[in-house]
Amino acid sequence: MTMQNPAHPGEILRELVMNPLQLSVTEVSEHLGVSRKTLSKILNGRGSITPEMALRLEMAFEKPSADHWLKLQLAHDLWQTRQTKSKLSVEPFTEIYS
Amino acid sequence: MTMQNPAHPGEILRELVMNPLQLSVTEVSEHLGVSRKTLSKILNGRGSITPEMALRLEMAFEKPSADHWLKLQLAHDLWQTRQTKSKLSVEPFTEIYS
DNA sequence: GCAAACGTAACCTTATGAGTTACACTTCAA
DNA sequence: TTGAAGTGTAACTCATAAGGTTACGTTTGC
Repeated sequence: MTMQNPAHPGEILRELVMNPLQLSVTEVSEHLGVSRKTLSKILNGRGSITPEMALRLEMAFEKPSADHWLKLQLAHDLWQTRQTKSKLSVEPFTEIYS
Repeated sequence: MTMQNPAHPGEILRELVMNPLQLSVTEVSEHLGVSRKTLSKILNGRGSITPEMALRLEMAFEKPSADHWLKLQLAHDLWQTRQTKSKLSVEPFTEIYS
């Protein structure tokens, strides 16, 4: 309803942050203080932006706030969950009172 | 900077949803299709609103969207992380280019 | 006093983030 | 053309945490 398949945060990180500054994965991972694998997973959509990682990104790049990084992750997670768990079968509570 | 100690989502769930409708923990947990423990933990601030739980709440109460529930959780988590991990020591990347 | 509701401890399963190490592939420069 | 650097990723380990079931003690209301 609200949106179609929001890009995962790693895509934004690569395209809007690392590419413009011409930063390598190795370079950034070392700077952030995380393993190369951790960054790589995020960049390729197989890792999540955790609160701590959001903080690290905020400290390193200032620009997108930690809050913003996490909202990007949230949008992606919620989208995935809506696709997967569409048959949760929870009845509206309000219906009982209407 | 942005806010002081955001209430955990369970507080909102209890005060703004369950109390007004006079719903019990048992009642709601059964309706949502989760265990009483899972709901109780969230209500008492020792459990998190996961994407799936956010969807269940949205389906049951309609009013606060899943997205909103998750943003409440996010604000709480980020706040906690800022308190705990304040000494992450990540240098600004931009500084290098300024 | 009794029954219902509640918080929670104990225990188990599953999932995931993060790290290290290692390997294969690609690109680029000496 | 050979070698170094960067990259993606598999394998393994550790820690955390969500969710479930069961059970127990406490609180509350009829």
